[in-house]
Amino acid sequence: MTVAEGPILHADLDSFYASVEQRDDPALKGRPVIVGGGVVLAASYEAKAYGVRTAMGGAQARRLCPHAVVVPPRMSAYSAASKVVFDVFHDTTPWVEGLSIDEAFLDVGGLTRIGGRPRDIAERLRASVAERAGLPITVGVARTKFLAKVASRVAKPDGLLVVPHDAELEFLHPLPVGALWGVGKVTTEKLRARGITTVGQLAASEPVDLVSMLGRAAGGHLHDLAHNRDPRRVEIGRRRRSIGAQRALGRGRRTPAELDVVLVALIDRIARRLRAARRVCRTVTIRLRFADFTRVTRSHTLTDPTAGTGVLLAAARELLVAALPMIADRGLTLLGAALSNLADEDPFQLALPFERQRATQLDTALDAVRDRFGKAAVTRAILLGRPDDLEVPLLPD
DNA sequence: TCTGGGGTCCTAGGACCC
DNA sequence: TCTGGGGTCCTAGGACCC
Repeated sequence: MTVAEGPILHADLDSFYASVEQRDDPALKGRPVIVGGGVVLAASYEAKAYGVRTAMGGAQARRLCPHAVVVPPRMSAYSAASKVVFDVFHDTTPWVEGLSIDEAFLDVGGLTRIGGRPRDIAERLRASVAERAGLPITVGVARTKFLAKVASRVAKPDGLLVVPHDAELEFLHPLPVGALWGVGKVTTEKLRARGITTVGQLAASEPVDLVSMLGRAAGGHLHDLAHNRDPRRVEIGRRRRSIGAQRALGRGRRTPAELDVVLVALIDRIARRLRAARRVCRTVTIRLRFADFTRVTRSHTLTDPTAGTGVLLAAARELLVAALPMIADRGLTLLGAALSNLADEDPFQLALPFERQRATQLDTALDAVRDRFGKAAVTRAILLGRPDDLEVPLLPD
């Protein structure tokens, strides 16, 4: 991991998915657009004007804005658009730390002599993204990471805000605590109960009180942020720490065999992604969500790192079987799986462990089946074929 | 109103080791 | 019979983010 130092840009695409849809379909320009059905994945600013928000239930969103155009997500289009935008970032500076598909920190410290003031660099960045990707982007500029992020949030949409060195606290202190990165609903409520609603009041409170209220890390961190003390630099080369997938199941009851089919598909998907990234993992986690929206996780850590579907599936199945009584009681509405404790694959070990090799052969065979007969056939092949790798019994009916 | 699909980081307890 | 201090790893849960 490498860090740089200097003025920091936080670049954040506006209503990213919805903007891509409006870009690609001129008929959607200027109209309220909602991406996603069950819940809102993204809403255009025209839809946000009616109170539609990300993560809102689809029914509520349509009630608030009945004339909105609802479109299904096109993830591959968003990935492609993101790549173009990140190319613009990398053409601006080598110090790019991606935060998600649609936002990044850029350190322009080394550039100010050749690139001009940070404001000029940011303006050019916005113009390049508009020209090359056809998308609106907001940029916040400040001395620290978190302040740059706050600035971009305040400047949205399609804006630019530079926080000058000598006006940092003036800018920060009147803001509500929720403007701070990492302060969500729960923390806002805890603070409000103590009469703290603005960043200025947070800055004026005693660190010990905040620590006892919010925990060691969060309490100290928030107090620092309120004083704009944020030593974190822009880091490049950060690696992903987990890979996961999940599937909502609705409210209908599922038999264990049906759950097993879902689990097979999830593990197959994430194991494939793991291998594509040339990494291995040691910990398998399954995630369950129930009808009342409570959640539990169950995890298991293997002795040896692996990327083999068979080994991972066996571990996940054991976890799921152990959780079946709970599922029967509470009604499962979501099943998820995640791989963590990631490490780089060691190519010299690939051929060594017997099980791992078998798993790889199995994957090759399943790839061929998938190519010819489609995804569903693979699931059936695993269930019917019971290769020796998968000695864990299928779930009872 | 009824809630998707991806992630990150922190806390806390217990097992185990020296 | 009563007994320390420190460390690592695993598991589970929770808050938060986009």
